[in-house]
Amino acid sequence: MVVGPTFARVIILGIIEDQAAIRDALCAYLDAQPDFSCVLCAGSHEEFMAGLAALEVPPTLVLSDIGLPGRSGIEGLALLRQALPAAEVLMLSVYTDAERVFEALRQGAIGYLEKTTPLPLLKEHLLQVAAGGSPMSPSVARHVTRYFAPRPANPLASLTPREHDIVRGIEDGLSYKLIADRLGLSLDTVRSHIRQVYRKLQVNSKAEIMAKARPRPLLPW
Amino acid sequence: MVVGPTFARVIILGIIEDQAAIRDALCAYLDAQPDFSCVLCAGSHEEFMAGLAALEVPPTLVLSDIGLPGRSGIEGLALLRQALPAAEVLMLSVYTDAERVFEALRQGAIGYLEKTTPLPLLKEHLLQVAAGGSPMSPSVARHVTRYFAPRPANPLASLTPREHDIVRGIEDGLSYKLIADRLGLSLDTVRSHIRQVYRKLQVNSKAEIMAKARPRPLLPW
DNA sequence: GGCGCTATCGCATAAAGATGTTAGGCTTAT
DNA sequence: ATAAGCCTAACATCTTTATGCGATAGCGCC
Repeated sequence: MVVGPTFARVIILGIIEDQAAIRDALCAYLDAQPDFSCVLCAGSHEEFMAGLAALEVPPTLVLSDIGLPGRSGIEGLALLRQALPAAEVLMLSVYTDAERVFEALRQGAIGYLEKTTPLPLLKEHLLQVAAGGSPMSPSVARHVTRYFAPRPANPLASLTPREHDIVRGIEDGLSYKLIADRLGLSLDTVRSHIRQVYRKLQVNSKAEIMAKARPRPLLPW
Repeated sequence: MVVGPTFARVIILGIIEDQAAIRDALCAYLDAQPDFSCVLCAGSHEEFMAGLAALEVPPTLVLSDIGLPGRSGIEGLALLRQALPAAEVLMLSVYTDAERVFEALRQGAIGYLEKTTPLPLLKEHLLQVAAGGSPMSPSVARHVTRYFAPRPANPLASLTPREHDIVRGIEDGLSYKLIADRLGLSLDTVRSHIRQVYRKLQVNSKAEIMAKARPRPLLPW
């Protein structure tokens, strides 16, 4: 018995793409592959959603453009994932700006590829999704690395280890008392450190620390 | 005159990899490419740092393993980026766990590839770095998509619009007074809403709200 | 119309947090 | 060895939060 990445069942594909030429090319190419079966190709999100009802087997992987007429690929993503909770959605777009990339990821896209991706490579990417991966064009991934990369001059760098402990406690939502307990300090010592932290970071409340620590993430709340 | 992605100068490479066989293979293969010049191949981070001084041209791109003897690739990343601010560092690892991936990205890695990446593909990835991309193996990128994907059932869903306004204010690090000003409410009204929010979310402090709203990101601050 | 829910506001009190000042012991660098 | 920085701690004071108990008013709903 051979152990390895195998795809017992074909991947049921759905495609949303407004440009007929591209849509047809995608459909034709992928459907011709032994690993894929394209069951629904639509020119708009609305059309795709409408077409879902008639299917006996729902797609397990949807390839969606972003720049669509009517409801955009991103706007429709939430609805799509609601209608097909088990399916993964891979975005395919000419746009690779940070705004759209993050919005798509927030809405649960499993990956984000440039539209210029050659068909054979796209096929590989789709297989990788099935294998538990998240394909992402390098230019798209760059936004991600920037997001995580340390701010050039981060003010927290000047904090001592102990001060970091205190900040960590604050970020965990603990009271001074609990921080003191956790670190085995007196309440006044915690106060003392916190004062120092406030001076260094130019703030004057726990809430500001937390807000400053992570400058308003792009998350939907 | 042709417009297109051209690489006028070769990419100056540095490599840190403890397994001699792999290190030599990388070095040999890449150095043989017209686009690359490998100027420093080291078996440990310490060795690499020491070797930097003797170079007349510093690397512009460093390929670093993570599982190194002595200082790990991640521990050394900060030092490396300090010593070579202009260089990009691409991590190459057998480990693709979320912990290490995020830590590497936080420390400023420009990309993260699996060690199993075939050499020709690796070469492509390196070129993509030079072209402004961030190569990332699909299995690595999966962690990223998970990070951004919406929490399945978020308790904040039950909050009324007004209550959301209040929570937003809290997350911005504002005091009750400032929230009241921002929303044009009285201080007592803000208190009132906050009480309601606390009941719904089962917390009893601003700090807990903030800690709960974003369940401790993996960021170091 | 009455019921539930939201949004608004007030008062009061106790707990938690913010801020100033001071200070001893310890390590590290000059 | 002198200075600098860190960790610890105490006391005092004032501000902000947390929480209980009301109250009025609008809105949709059956």
